[in-house]
Amino acid sequence: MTRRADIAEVARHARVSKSTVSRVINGGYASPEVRARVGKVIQKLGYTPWSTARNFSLGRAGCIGLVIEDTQGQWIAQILGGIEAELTSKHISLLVGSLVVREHYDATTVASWIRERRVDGLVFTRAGQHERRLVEAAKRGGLAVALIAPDEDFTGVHVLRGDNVGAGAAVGEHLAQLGHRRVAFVGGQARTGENAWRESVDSVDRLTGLSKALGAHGVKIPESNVSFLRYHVECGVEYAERWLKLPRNRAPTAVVLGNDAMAIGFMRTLQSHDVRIPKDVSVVGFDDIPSASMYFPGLTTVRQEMREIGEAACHFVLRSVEAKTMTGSTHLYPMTLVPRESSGRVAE
Amino acid sequence: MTRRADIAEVARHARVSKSTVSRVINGGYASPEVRARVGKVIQKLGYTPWSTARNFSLGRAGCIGLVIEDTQGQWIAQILGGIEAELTSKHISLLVGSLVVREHYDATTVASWIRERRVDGLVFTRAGQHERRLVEAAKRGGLAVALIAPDEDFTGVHVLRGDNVGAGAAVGEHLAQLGHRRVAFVGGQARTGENAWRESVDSVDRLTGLSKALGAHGVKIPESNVSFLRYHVECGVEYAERWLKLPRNRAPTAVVLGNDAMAIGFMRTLQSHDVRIPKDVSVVGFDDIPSASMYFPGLTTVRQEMREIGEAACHFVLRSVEAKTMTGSTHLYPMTLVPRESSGRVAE
DNA sequence: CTGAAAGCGCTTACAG
DNA sequence: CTGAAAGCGCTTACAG
Repeated sequence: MTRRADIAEVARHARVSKSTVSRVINGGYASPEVRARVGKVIQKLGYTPWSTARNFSLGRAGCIGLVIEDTQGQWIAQILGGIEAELTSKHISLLVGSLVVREHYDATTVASWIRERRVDGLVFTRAGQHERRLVEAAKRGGLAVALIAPDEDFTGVHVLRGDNVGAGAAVGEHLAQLGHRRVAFVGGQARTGENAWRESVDSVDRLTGLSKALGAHGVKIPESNVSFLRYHVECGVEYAERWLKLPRNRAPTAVVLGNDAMAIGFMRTLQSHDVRIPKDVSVVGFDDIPSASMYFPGLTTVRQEMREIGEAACHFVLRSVEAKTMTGSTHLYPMTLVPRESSGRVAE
Repeated sequence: MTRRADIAEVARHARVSKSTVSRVINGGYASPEVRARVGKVIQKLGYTPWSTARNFSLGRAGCIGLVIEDTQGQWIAQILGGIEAELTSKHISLLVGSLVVREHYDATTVASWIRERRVDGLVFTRAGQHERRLVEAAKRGGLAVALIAPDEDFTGVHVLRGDNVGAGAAVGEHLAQLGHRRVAFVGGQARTGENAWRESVDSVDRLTGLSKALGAHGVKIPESNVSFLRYHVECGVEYAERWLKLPRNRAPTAVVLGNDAMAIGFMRTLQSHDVRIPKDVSVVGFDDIPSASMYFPGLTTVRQEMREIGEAACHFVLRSVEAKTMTGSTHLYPMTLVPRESSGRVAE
């Protein structure tokens, strides 16, 4: 662990001023000869500017933060990948923080990022009413903000989401083609408080598209076949238990769940009761998380390009940071139906 | 976006020096009266020290970095959760970077963290031969380093891993109890270069424990029933295709795979060929990723407490950072067998 | 217990 | 095109 060279040492060795070294590094004015000489010294000394000093001098954090609900969700992986790809070679690092730590909602990490100016920009996944304070604080602090699939209306920030109405419609069309007429929808919920939840807008949109497409084929989803539970495996299990109690000739022949995790919970419970999928019931989810294709039967779902969305969110944030403006924008990304084995032609 | 107060403004309002404000904030000497007065001003102005300035002054980064192979692995989620829990309220943030970006091995992000001193410490997951340069560079740079389940021997760093031999033995015992005598093992591989791989030590250890426990029951795993593929779903699929070609009376009645992802790939392929699990073949994995319990049949596996290990890794790194020492240490964490539906009594 | 001053390592107007 | 100087906002010996 030898002492690290600093910019002054480089300047001394190259017989120029620190300003010049800085300009060489950051692409400012410098004659070719000087540039070459300084470059050689930098090489020889193995000099790299200390990022903290650089950021301090530039008055910025040099980081953007990714806020996730908890570390369980499988789609955060893709978002992370997208953001990283966008950040590569940009002198900006990625901070990750979740809102649920040890099972408890806890916004202190993210709140301190904002207060202490630890980040220049923020990407929220699934921000809702409960995160409004945080989003507002971030805006007040002059941070660039992007929201992926938020569950509320926010202004002055970048909003990115999948085309949920279109996704629902694609599912409706798919099920109608397969001849289903008794369809159920089990949506997800968004957090509105410490322990308060309400219908998620993503799910409501998916239901809207689904109903519309089915309606075009003369199929109506009765109120009794619509419910909203939390976006969790266990809630899929819960609905499965409800489904199992229904007389088979009245039970839905196709069940559309708010996301893949719920769909998998639903399938696994049915399978453990010897219900065959898709022979006895077709199942559809949303998102296309890795588990969807790993399951047997493969889960029919609507793919959300989270990697691409993550990349775009990061891009918009970086652009706002550079421009030092706080404009907002809204972006809708297409979702594509991925038919797999869990959906099939209705029996008889 | 009102201008933020700085320490000088607080000092002015409280009619003390900046030194005193700093001491009040950081718990240095200060009379009760002064402490109260300064506290009140801080409250009123909503002052929070700017982390970048603070870190700059302290000569540190204020971050630790988590290095993952790629963003796909399901166990990174638990590690992330553990690290976050440990970091809560510690004025240290978590940077995340992966070694595989857009399908390509790319260590530049992590390398620049080290060169630019962006982190004070580093936690690597599954570091192997290919990461030795990075680990060495980190040590040379004076960073605290912890390795979770490394695939090589490293010295002068904190090493944390599950008790793989014990885990393998637990599986052996379990299968022997169920009467299995034809057992196969499909281990995983570790990266040794851009596109080079070799048997992972974790898998080798698991096989050692497995063989020993089975041996105690008079069961031997023939060489022909041992193979090593990559730790991926597709490799489980690959092995399944091999298994399907074997005559049933010679095929292994129990297959132990290097990790859960492989096991799930194996199961799903068998199921799609109407092979019943565990009736026709028992399947066991390692790790207990979320998908293991979500699958049907539930996957019997050996749980690795990744959350706890992540928390500990972070703890050791922070301790080394504070102590400014670079001691190494090694820690073995127990793994516990989680019997589920995928393993059962041997047929006949 | 408190304050004045130096220093952390960069960048960037400003002169030349 | 280049250099001297100021400044970013903290912390911390050092005096008192």
